[in-house]
Amino acid sequence: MGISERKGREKQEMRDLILREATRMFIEEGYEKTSIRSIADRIEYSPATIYLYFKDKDEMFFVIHEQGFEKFLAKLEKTSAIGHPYERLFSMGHVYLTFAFDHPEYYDLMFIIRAPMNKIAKDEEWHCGRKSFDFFRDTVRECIEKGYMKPTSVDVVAFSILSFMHGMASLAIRERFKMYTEEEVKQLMEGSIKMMLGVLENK
Amino acid sequence: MGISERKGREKQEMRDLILREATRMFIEEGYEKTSIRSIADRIEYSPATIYLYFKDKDEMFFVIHEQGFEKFLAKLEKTSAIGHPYERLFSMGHVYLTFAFDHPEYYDLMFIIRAPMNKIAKDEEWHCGRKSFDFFRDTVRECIEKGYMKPTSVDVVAFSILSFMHGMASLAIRERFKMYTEEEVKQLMEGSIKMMLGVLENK
Amino acid sequence: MGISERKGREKQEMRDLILREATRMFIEEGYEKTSIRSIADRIEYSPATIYLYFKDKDEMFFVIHEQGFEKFLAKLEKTSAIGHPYERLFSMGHVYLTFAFDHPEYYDLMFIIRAPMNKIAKDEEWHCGRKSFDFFRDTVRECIEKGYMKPTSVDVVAFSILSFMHGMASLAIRERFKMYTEEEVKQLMEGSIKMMLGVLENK
Amino acid sequence: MGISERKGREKQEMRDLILREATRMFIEEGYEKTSIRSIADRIEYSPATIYLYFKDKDEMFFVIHEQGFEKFLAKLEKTSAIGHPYERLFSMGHVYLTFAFDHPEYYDLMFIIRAPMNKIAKDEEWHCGRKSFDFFRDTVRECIEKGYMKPTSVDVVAFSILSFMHGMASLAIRERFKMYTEEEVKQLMEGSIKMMLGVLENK
DNA sequence: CATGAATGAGAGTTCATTCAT
DNA sequence: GATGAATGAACTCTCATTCAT
Repeated sequence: MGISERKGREKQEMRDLILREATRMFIEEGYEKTSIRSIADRIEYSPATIYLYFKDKDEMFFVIHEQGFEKFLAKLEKTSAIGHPYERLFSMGHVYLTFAFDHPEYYDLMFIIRAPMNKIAKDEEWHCGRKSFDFFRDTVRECIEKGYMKPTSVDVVAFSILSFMHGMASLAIRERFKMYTEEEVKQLMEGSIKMMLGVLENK
Repeated sequence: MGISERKGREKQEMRDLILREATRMFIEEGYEKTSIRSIADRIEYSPATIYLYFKDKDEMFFVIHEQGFEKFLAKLEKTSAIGHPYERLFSMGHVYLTFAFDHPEYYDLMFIIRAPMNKIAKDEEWHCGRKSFDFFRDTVRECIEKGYMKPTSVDVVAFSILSFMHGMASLAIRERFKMYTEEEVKQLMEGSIKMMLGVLENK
Repeated sequence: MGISERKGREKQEMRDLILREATRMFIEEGYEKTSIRSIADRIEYSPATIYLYFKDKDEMFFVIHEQGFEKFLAKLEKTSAIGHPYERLFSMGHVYLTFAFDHPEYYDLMFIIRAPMNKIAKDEEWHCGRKSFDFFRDTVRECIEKGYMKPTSVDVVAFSILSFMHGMASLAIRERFKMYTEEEVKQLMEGSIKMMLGVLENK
Repeated sequence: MGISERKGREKQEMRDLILREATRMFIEEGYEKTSIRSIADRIEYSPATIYLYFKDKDEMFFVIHEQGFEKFLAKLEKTSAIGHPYERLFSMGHVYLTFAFDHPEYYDLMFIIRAPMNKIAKDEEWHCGRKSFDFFRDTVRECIEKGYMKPTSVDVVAFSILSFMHGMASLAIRERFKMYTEEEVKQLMEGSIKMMLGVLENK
């Protein structure tokens, strides 16, 4: 069993190597511009080798997508250390936007791209995505239950905040804020978040 | 003159036919995946024919993009009949979302798609887009000036509302609301809008 | 008959108009870069119209080619005014090179291009070309007969001079003199011609 | 190592196969009319395969061009065994024309064809071409210095002889000697060379 | 007579993918 | 397990040419 174990481990290591570089390229260049050949070049293997570990480009895409949500969820969950739910909520917003702007191509992949995923993927996909949303939604509920927000529908509030955050991130990433300078956008975002959370707060 | 008139009309009809199918495909498949060939196939003409009506793929995209903003602006401007600025603002939100859901193709093209526009386009592009935004921003200003909103930065408010609206529209169009049913999404949107404008209002 | 005469004249005028512009473009841009469409644009007619006057691009090419030799022959024949055969010969060399450098694309067409001509053309082609050569050859003969050149084979001398002239012209036109500057080439040509005719002269 | 050796040889053989056919076609049809596709058809491989061996069409052209000059230079340098400079010069003329008629394809490519070379090529291109010319020019200089030719400008003489030689070769290759039979052309060439070198000699 | 409209053929090039070794 | 070699299918775009009107 030791041998097959090692084999399995080696196989996993290779898969990880490919994923690592593929992810880096998807992130740096975007989905369309990343070709199997370019990934192969980077890891210094032949394109054919990649097909030993992944059925096709879509499968790679799917795994990366999933990993994206894993990373995202991990970052999000760190905020669970914050006891005060409203502060936690604020922190989660920060995590969200930081993720979006530190890895815009990743964000694009996860939240914007019309993904070339097959049906099976569709189900799996939401494992981590769903978990992230639930985690966020729970904090919203806590805020309301503990009276930090006016008594409103949990879902309406979660839905609103998510939309608001994604709106800012995606308009910025897809360059629809050209009526403002980059500096202005930065300040407007900060101002907007403060305002939004301000008006939602039950003072 | 009757003849040249008819000719002109036929020419325009052909252009429209191409645009109609191209729009549909840009939307359904994305800009990158829509080829001149595939458009030609759909309208049952040869690829070369398309080049009689459009200089290149970019021009097609640009025209569609512009048409989208024209339609959008026309609808938006109808709200100018509403005297009360806060009601007008509310109506504009309604127009925005209605447009997004009645013409998701256009919305996608105008606010989501990443497309290579040449320089000339970049300038023109914002003619209608910019006008739409300014029109909206003016209403926000009026709301604040007339005391219907708390005295806040006009740009922060405009930026926030736009982001919020776009977030809902784009998450819906790109199918990231799968944790809710379609019916739920509809109700959540309505609820969210009411809540948002509610908390922003100066009562 | 008056009517059909006028018709014929008009037809010829149109043909001339096309040829004039086509020639200008062949001369300015070269054979490959001149398209039927571009000629049509210049004369402000449709591409289809051109096919009413010429069977295809090759026929146009052929006629232009022929006209080139006509023009060339006309220029060459002006030297017949010069009585002294050796001076006439010198003048002919001058005419030759002037033609080559004033209309390099024309020269290219006539003397360098591997022409897309059908067989029938091949025969016709040499009507003026042949005449030009004969005219030149006659002068060479006169030089020898009258003792201005050492008694040598007329054909050998004609052949040599033609080769020499064409060598300079074609190497220049096809840019194979890059080891010299343009200025140097100019001076080397002059020097070479003088030297050549010098050594051939019977002093 | 035996394996990698064979691999390398096979790779080279494939490259050669492509080059061989490409050369033939560039010559027979011209650079513009020779398409990657048509080359692929001839060697019965797919167009994409060619791109495994050459970056693009230009690179193919450039390699063929260079190979031509390498072959040419090799032949030319053999004449360095001849001590007497005037005899060496004569021999070089012979080598030149022999090359032109034994490998008209290469000659055409090297000295006649108009082809778009990128900058890098432009520099490299002249490595062998330049070397060939310098070698020839040196012999001319020696002839003059040692008194076998009248004291004239080295460059003028080299320029003249090159032009003369190229004129003969290119007019023959591009079939502009149709006023003579093939047999006549052969004899005229011989006669012309003798005459030329004769008049240039300092007796 | 003139043409607007259309197209088949073809250009260079790229890419995901396969398969014998 | 890894790959070199190969390819089919696709891409955008241009051109000479045809034909109904």
